[in-house]
Amino acid sequence: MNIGEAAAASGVSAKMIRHYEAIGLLRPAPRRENSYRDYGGHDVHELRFIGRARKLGFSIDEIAALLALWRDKKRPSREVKRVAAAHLADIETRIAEMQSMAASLRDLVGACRGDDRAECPILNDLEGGAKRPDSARRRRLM
Amino acid sequence: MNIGEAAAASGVSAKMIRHYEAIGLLRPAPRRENSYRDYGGHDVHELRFIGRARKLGFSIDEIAALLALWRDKKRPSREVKRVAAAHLADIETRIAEMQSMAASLRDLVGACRGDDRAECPILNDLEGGAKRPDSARRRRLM
DNA sequence: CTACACCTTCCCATCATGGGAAGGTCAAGA
DNA sequence: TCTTGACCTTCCCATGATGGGAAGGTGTAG
Repeated sequence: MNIGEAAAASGVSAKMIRHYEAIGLLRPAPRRENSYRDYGGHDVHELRFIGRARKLGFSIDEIAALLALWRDKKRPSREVKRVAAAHLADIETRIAEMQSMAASLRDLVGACRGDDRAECPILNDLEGGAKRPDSARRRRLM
Repeated sequence: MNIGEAAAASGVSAKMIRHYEAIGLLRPAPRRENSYRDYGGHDVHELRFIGRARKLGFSIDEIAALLALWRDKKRPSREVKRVAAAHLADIETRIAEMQSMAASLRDLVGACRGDDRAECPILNDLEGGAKRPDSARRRRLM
């Protein structure tokens, strides 16, 4: 099948399929006489694997490792678990960082009246680096 | 002061200061006779503002908007709040997405024994797109 | 025969950041 | 004074994953 059909069948865009081939994640697809890439059911299967791993946030490098393990029928599940656990830890770290940002932002947004006046704790914080975000300034906010 | 000192004083790298100038986030710094950029306390103040906004995850475009509002002493706080709230919503969306990924990963990692055997629910899931991740397959795991 | 949809390769853009080269400048020490 | 090392300058390239789009070839249906 053509790349467009493989893309539709796998959920991975044709653009990305070519890209994955270019960076060596996928073996170069065989070509027809017209130089069109030719895919089979096996390739679609592999592309689905990749697409699903991407949805789980695995990087290309991680996916390359997972693909190799997937192809190796005798791999120890330990290897797979290690890759996945490392990725999970990574995501959890990033979630924690973003939650910290979100918490600060929520405080600031909550403290800002958002009306016609210029007074704005958000800018005050950005400016000064959070000098006592409450009390003192929050004496009834005039 | 030189760009290096401004960088040290603001926590924004010299590389980034030049970049911010190049993309128009900062007004071009005045130059000395030797063509070195020359910064003052005001610039450091502005750089700190930018650095802090970056730590809160604001994009360059958002920071440009915030800087403009910051400079405008008569801005309505509504404008600032709108930018911050939109950014917060964006972060919250991304957190939710990552939490969804993390939850799936935790399930998979938890279901994988991680030993010498090849059996691995993680690969099974990536392969098939989560065909009943438990029951059936989880009959005591042999 | 003519559209039109598809394929090919190649280049560019994103976003924020850093690495590094090639070359100019300055200050301190021998 | 000369050297050395730490600065500064600009310019190009890389990241990671994805998409846009151009220029040109191919296949198919009307």
